[in-house]
Amino acid sequence: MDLRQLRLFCRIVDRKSFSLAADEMHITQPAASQQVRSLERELKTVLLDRSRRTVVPTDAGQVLYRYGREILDLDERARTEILDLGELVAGRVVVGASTGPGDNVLPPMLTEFKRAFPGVSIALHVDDTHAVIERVLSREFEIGAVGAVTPRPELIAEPLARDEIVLVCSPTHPWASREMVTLDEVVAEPQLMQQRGAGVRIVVEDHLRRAGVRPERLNVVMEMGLMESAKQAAIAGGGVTFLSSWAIEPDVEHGTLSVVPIEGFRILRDFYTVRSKTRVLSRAAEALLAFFRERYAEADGGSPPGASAAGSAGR
Amino acid sequence: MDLRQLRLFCRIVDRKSFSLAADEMHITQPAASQQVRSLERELKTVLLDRSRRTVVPTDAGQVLYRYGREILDLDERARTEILDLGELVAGRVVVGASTGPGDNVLPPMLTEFKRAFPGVSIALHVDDTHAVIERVLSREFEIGAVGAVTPRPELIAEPLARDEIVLVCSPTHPWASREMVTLDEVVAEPQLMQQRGAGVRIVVEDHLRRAGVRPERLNVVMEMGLMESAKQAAIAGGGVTFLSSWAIEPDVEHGTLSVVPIEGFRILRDFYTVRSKTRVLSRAAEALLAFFRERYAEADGGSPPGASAAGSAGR
DNA sequence: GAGTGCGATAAGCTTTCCTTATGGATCTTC
DNA sequence: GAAGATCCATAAGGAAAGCTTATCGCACTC
Repeated sequence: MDLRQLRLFCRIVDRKSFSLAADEMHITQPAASQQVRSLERELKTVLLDRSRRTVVPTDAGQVLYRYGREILDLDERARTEILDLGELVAGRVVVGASTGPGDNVLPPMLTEFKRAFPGVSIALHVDDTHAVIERVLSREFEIGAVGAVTPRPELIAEPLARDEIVLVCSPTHPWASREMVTLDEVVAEPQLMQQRGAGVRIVVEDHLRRAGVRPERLNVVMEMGLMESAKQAAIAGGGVTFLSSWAIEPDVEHGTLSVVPIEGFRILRDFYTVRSKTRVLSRAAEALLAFFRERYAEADGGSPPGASAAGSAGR
Repeated sequence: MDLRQLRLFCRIVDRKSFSLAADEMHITQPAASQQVRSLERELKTVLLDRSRRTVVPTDAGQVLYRYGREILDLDERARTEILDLGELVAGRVVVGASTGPGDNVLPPMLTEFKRAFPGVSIALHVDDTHAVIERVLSREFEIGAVGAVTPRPELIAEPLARDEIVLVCSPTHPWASREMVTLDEVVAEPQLMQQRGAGVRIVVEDHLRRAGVRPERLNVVMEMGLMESAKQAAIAGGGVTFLSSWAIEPDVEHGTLSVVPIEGFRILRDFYTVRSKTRVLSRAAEALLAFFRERYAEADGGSPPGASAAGSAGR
């Protein structure tokens, strides 16, 4: 039995006529006759009494008519809901983010997206960059947002927002009143470093290498987990540390942290969205990616919120 | 979309695997792949994410899974109910009857049938013989029961029960003490006659013609509608009248009516069931007909309840 | 890296579904 | 009651869908 047979059968019962129903379904009368016969063979019972010009259902036919109406209604509702899912943005998006984008970049952006698409339910999970990428590939997160991304064939990365990683210290630190320090001074200075795998650490080490400095030469006095831990340690006077501008904007404004410009060395980076190359994305996830692209384009490269403040301090 | 596709899709979601589901449905994996692809083409969306070894539904797939489960459940229930209708005796039977069988023969029989088949709902409609036959042919009654039937090509008649039509009068009537009257006396006697079309009238007139008496010679002093009217008029001393033995049994026992035997003239008849030759009968109606046949055979010709009493009075 | 297993696709055969044509029965009109 | 119109069933033949076997690309395990 298929739904087309059921639809035809119910139409015949409604119209009390094979040929009227066949017309309405744009098939010929013999096709309609054959389909009902096929249905009767399958159910091993006569469904329609054709002994007179007006066709009426048998008892079995009445049972099938009743259930058939319900089934066809469910079918219609399923199609409508699936179509709505495709045309309207609804459903649930699970986003994973590392601390950089997860703590400071995504919350306001996701809040704005949710306002634009109230039908979307959003879940944000924060983890370190390496874990976020793995969980995207294992299909646990539909979209990831990270501060650093190593090219992998099964990953697609797109820029999300522009960030600057700056060297900071507490206001009581000798460098708080310096206008500039050299890179050699940075290498020697007691350093707070985030855990292995954190996006900031990856990017810093990468930029150091490009500047001819081996990261192993850094005077790392403490490994401090992720962004917030390193920040609080610096505020407490534990040393200098590299942090994302997005993460320190309020602290710089309150004077609890100072940005230390480095001569001839500046770390600008993008946060990236990452997704699995082979995964089919829901319409909601696609809408979120489109929203991110729009925001990135509007920010004209997506300057971080603290970029101008850091720039004026440097001039 | 057909229900087989839907069943396959739900099985794939349950098993998270095309090939496992295909096995269980006794088709090959490529057939399963093609069917799901066909469904996706029809609904214009991807339903299953196959990028990994475990197949999972997309958002649209989850919607279809939910509705699909409901639809398949309804399908199963429809089939079960239709099958039960065929195997168990259930449903509604509409029986039409003329006064003879309708007032006295069918009620106890239908009560007994109902006790044997509690799932059957029975509706009994009483009308005159002619109307009953017409309403059977127009498919309003599935089965009719009448006291007389004229052969018609579109009708099937079967014997239901044996009846005798006897001449009766009140106990105060001069004939109440007669052991026998002649047919000539009957012709001349003031007569109560049922309405044109009533089964008793048809049968009486038929037997009179066969005995060489034209029915128009009867001394009809009143036309009294149907059976009960004629009976009450006779009890009240309005004259003699022909009545069915089934109809007068209690009255004869109570002495409010007397049977008058007629020399050389006895009217024995069968009540008949009638049905349309071309109509498809429900299982319940067929069971009822089988029950009637059984009862008729058990009654060994189906003697009417008052037959022995009338016979002993005649001897 | 090699081997295994899964789903997609191609090619070809089988089954189902459609159409046109025709016949029998019901129904309406004269 | 006869003639004509209309309805549903059935037959025959072509088109479309569904099935199978074979093969390939990719994920996964050891």
